[in-house]
Amino acid sequence: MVYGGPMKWNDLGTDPCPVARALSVIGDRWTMLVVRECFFGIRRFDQMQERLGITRHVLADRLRTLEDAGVLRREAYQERPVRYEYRLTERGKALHPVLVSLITWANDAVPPPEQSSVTLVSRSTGAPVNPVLIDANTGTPITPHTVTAQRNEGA
Amino acid sequence: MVYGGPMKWNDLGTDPCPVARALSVIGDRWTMLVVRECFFGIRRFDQMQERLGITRHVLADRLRTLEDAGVLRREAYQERPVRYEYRLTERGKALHPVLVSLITWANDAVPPPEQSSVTLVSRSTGAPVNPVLIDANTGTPITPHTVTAQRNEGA
DNA sequence: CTAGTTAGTTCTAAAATAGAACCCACTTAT
DNA sequence: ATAAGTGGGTTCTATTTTAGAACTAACTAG
Repeated sequence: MVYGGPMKWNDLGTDPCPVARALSVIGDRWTMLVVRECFFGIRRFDQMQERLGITRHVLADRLRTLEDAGVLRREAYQERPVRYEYRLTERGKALHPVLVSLITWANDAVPPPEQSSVTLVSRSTGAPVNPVLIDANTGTPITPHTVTAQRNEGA
Repeated sequence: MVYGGPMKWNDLGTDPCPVARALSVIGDRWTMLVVRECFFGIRRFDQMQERLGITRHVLADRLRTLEDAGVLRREAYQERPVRYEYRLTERGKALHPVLVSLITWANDAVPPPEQSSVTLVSRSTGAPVNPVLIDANTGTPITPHTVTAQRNEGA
């Protein structure tokens, strides 16, 4: 990240720091849970509302935000009466690594492993997976020691 | 995730879904920005407060939460007068993949690439890195098609 | 023409956040 | 001495966000 003075939440979406920009869209208590539901194939308002226990007001607001950010697409699945559902766009599907990283972290950080009752497994073999980040260009692992953030001036 | 009735934020920390548990710690507007500062080597209260523009009240609260969650360790760096600083624990360092995933997503999702002015580069070569998740056990890429969430009963 | 469905909106009360001032335990400069 | 920092907080009030429950709109089905 780059220091350019204190930030307001309003201009966070245009902050030079990508972490800040990401959080301007998905950085609140409910948004990633809504996205998770979408990855589970849940598309309808009432179903999300009931499963999450989120208030209808906040759910409507988050869905609008996600649609505006291009993460979800709102589309009518019937006419007369017209009813809408929400689906992940490509940009939404690109959040998969964020979700996987959150799952991996939570499963060995909070609470300790024994209580963790949802894990990631291979769809083909059913074996547990052990996600790690590597650089696709070189194949080397990505850690705080191997990478650093760099500011790119101009454009 | 697993459906076990609507959730309250109080028991989110013990939810069977790891996404919910992760968000109970880092799922708000400021927390990952505080963590980001720590990865940048910022350790002191006043410095974080000034760089982020977060209110002192909220910063104190988040630091407490992160300490309670074992993400940060608060330690005195001098006596007379005693002054404290915050450092990432191993559990905190384990959030690195979450941060990297957020950066990667933001850089090609919000806003479009040309304005993105902070990127990840290799510390050794300076070359841009292209982070992807693979399964350390098999070497195969992790995508929504290759993995799925599984509930593990009992314990 | 009554009841049901489903994606929302509109209320009020409670909780979280912003912004600014203050406090405490010192150290350093006058 | 006394005055002026320093730095990690706390304490206020005002504003914003969220919770919770009720209500709409636009229909369809009995």
